[in-house]
Amino acid sequence: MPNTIYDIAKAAGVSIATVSRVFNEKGRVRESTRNKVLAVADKMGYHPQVFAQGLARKKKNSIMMFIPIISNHFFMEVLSAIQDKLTAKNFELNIVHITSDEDPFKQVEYQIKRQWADGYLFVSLHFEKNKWEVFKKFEVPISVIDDSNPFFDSVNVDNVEGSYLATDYFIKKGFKRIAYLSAAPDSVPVIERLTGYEKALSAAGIEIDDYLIQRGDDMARDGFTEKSGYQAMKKILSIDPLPEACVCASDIKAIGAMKAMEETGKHIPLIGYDNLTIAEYIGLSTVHQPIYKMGAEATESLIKRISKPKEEPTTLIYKPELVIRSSSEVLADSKKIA
Amino acid sequence: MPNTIYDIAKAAGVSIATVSRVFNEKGRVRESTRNKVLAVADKMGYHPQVFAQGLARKKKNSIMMFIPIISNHFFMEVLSAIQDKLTAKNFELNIVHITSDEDPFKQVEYQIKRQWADGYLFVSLHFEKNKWEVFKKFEVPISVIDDSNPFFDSVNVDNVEGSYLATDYFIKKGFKRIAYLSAAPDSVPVIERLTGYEKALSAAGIEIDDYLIQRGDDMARDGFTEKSGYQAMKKILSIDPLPEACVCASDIKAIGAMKAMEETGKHIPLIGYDNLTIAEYIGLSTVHQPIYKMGAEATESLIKRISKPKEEPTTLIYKPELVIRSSSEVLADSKKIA
DNA sequence: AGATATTATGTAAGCGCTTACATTAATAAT
DNA sequence: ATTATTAATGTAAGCGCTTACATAATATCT
Repeated sequence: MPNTIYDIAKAAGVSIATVSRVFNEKGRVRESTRNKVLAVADKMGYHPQVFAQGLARKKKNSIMMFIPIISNHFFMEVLSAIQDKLTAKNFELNIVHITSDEDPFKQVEYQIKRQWADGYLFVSLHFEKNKWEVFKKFEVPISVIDDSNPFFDSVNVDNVEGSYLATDYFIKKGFKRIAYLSAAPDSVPVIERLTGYEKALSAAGIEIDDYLIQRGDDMARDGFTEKSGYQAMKKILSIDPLPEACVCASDIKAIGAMKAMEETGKHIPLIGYDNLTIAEYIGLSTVHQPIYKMGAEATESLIKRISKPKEEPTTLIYKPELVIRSSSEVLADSKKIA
Repeated sequence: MPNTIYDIAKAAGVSIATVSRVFNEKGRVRESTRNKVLAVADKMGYHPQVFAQGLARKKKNSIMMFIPIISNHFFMEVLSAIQDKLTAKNFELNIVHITSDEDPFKQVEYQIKRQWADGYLFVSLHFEKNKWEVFKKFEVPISVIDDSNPFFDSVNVDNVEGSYLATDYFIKKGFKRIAYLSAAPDSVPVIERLTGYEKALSAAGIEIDDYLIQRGDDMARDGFTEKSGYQAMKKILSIDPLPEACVCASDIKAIGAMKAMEETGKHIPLIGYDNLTIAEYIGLSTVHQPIYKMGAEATESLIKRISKPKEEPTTLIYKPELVIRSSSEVLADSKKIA
């Protein structure tokens, strides 16, 4: 039995319109009556209901975020960026986990139809170009993180470049037999990263040996787990002769890979991908992506688009950076032994 | 210009009540008209608006989660549990980040007043008992994770026990000078864990040496960072004579601590806290908490409470478990050297 | 077939708010 | 003082839905 605007109006001896004006801080209200209303509202524990407001003004001050994978570093960092921006702009965040059991497209479509939010943030969701186009018909503000398409604002990072850099680093060291520790073969970032690896090899005139490309058996979280990294590395280390180095699809996988190296006693130079905070502490060389920045950028352009729906969509593609630490060095383990 | 129930009703040649019945799957509708309505709705891309539904039925099918710290493992795991449960029960999740800039109590109060949700999930939020009681006046379903209080359903884990177990493990090994690598001194779980450490020492008749209790300087995220673990361990390792072992307030801190040990070349047995997935891969002994289970349990009792607001609140306290790996063993580093 | 029970559909009154417009009070200008 | 301005407040019509209640259409039973 919460109070409504009528209760407050009656108790304060004013009309509901005045109460509404007080809470909306728009329209003129005499200072004295504003104070009276506020006092009454405070005593009675009143605050306008979001749902009634949303219906009346057709504006929710809420944005919805779609994300397929919750338990990973990328999500955490992107989320904190989004939260920061949204809080500053006084928007609510509604996180919707898109599961893989059902058609992701359908899930997203359903949510948009229900009109929960003023804008939608797509994170790490990959659709075909024509599917993306379908979303246009809803005429709602959409901003995309970690994927690109010509219809909406998007902020992406060059995955090809990332693995290219890592692979090229090893090539420059004179290695020819460089392994690639991959993940789920149907995951878009995985495909892109693998492409970077292959591109670097081709550019150096090194033939691609499919046997040097391994993934684990466990494909939970698109294969971005310690476990699958461990499994894949076991395979790589059993190759004879041993590859000279290994490029990984992620830091988490690299950690699993390191365990495999410990166990087998065979150590080869390794580069991860993501630059998790922990990477610095375990000396893992890796590829850094400006995740926070991407999240912030995308959120900002989404909020802008809410007020200016007609402008041309913008596409931002960040370049990743190679961060070299000890894991990629040949001396890494001999040092450890010493 | 999205369609409303009126548009669909008109297009399907029925009344809005019928359209509503079709979408609510309650009330009788002839099979043929249901199909007609559904067909029209599908063609016109219609679906009831959540906000209008929420207002009309005074039920939002949405629950709100309050959380002070987003970027940590606990959050990730608890979130995935909550999401799983909520999706199954067809509830939305609204995550609200409670910042430390403003009074957390005020922030939560504000959100509850606005009546966004049918129920509220408090995660890792610690209030005084009398503050908790204040929330009762809102008469909304509340469920608490990672804190206990007599007024609401709560699921907690025995933090004292966790550190007690870890400390006692070292005591049983015959160590007397056991260091404690702590975090933010005003954080409730930190205080509790420290208590467990002290209790174990006292129980063994070992005097507590404040100098053996260290925290880092960097108190971001309540001191639960690699960096502050690194800093604190540096201090511990500079103690002369060197402590015989170290109990940590978290795995993340333990990772920072390990780097400090690497750098200084001084290695002492170490136990973390959290059992991150990664702990297994780096051989970190640690304290395991059933986080997922806690999240699931709390969500379930919240949903139950929505329909049965009057029942007695339940309190669940899980026991943590000690997981021993290589980091806690004296031979750990000599093994590594070999 | 007519009366009765049952099922399907429609009507209209909210849900709690915002906001254009109308009205009244206060202030300024003559 | 009187009128013209401007500021403050009130009235009432939605926003898009749900749902009791009323009514119409069917099916069931003599």
